[in-house]
Amino acid sequence: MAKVGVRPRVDAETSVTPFTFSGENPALTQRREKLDALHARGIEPFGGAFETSGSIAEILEKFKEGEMLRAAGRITAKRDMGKSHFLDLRDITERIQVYFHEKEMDSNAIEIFHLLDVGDFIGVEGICFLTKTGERTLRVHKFEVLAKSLRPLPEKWEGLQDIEARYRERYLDLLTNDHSRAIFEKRVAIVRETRRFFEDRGFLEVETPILQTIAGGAAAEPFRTHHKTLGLDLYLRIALELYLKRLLVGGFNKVFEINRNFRNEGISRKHNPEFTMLEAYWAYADFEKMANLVEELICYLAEKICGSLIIEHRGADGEIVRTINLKPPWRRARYHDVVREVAGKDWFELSSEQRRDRATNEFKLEILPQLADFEVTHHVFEKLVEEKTVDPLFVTHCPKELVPLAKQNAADNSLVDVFELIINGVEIAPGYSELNDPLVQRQRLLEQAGEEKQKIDEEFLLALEHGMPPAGGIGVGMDRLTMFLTGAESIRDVILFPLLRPRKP
RNA sequence: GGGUCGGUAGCUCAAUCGGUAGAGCAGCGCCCUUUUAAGGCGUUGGUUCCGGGUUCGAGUCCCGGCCGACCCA
Repeated sequence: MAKVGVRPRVDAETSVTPFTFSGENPALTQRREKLDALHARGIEPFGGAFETSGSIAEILEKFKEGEMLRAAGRITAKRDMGKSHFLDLRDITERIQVYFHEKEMDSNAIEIFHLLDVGDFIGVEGICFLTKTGERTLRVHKFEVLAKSLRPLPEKWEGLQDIEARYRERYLDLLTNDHSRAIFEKRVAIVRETRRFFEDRGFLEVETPILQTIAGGAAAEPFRTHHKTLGLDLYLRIALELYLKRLLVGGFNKVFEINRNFRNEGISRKHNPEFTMLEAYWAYADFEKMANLVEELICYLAEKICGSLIIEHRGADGEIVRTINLKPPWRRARYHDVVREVAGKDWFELSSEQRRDRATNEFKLEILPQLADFEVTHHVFEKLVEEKTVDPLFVTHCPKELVPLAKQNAADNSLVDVFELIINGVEIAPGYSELNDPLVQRQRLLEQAGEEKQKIDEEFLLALEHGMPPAGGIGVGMDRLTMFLTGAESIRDVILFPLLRPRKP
């Protein structure tokens, strides 16, 4: 019988222990010693290219008893039984068992095999066979060390539990927690399918500047930065809007962008300083058409990603904690009507004092004295409507004070033609009939800027003055969308590397 | 920014009233020729987040700080 061989690397270096690691302990030292032992045997522990028969999932598909196949992956488990050794090899797609038998190995290969640890990457060539229990397994006759792992992986059964470590060392979370990996695979699919959805409808995907001299398009605190050569203070964008609208002026009638926005504001379960936004603009449409579009989009995504329009969120124990029903048509209701439903039919007839009194005493809300009347109402809306809404709800015709940049309603000037889509207690997507009157736009921006006239984006107004078609627009927070489609309770669970303070000063 | 809770071995977690810091996994050694969280026997491993204080004695109590989670603003 042919002996199991190990291919030494011609470029193997014979380096040894050039420095020590932080947090040195015996487990680390032993791995360093194994690394040196590999070097001493002429094996380069950090190898190069390795030809495989495909991903591990593909190998399992190709699996046929007696066939020779090549696989590469990370060792995630080792089961020794006398001179027989079973290893699990894993990649993102699947897990496959590989089998080493010392009787079939030469002494050099046996020595090198014993220098392998859980966590190392290896490449193997082997013959397909089925074990007693029928598991598809490769009987290895040749293997290569592709990368030595110098630190042990988290415990195999519980995985990485420490929340902070899961964010900081996300790679370990992804390696050990199937649930976390599944969330990010879904996130990838959500973004991909969103692109497909818009492309199928003739929208062009574009990329607009992140570095901006004026951060407009939303009311939010921007991050500041600086360009050296130009000697220019810059901001990271807080919204995509003002550049996408320039493209409407430029004749792109259906346009969208999916990319990062940055807001220098609080961090919470629902907020990360950088987050992914989808904005789409559609010439000659209005907010009603955009509502239809976003309803279609989210139903399409739910079918694709979750396979259903009924989304079930489960707790840690597997119990269903809430069910979101996405079956269209979704409810659409005017802002004033939903407020009346929760705050009383007479709410808008009350005096300012009566409203504050009701909000404080009946609804047990904290109302700061400096709030304007519309802000008191909006606080009631947030607490009693938004936070309690589970199934999708389009709230339409908001007061113009809330959304100063949208188009006014033709029949009632105090309202604007917008919707706010609420799902699972969170704002998921606002939609607008976009303001395309450059004079009204200038007036609104002036009011918004107040003393800070330098914050007015003249270049944007210049574009509008050349004529922008009437258009509908939407913005969708992709992180929040991912949250409710995956049941994640925190935005940090759907962002691979959420912002954290550095661990060491 | 405020409140509450948490930080113990590489990982997952214990440690009673303030009284010798412990287990499982991983690692290391031995046994085992088809295992499935393999098994058996043995064994290494600690700045108890950091800095002060109280005490004969602090993982535990007190004060300050760091990092995180949740809630509130």
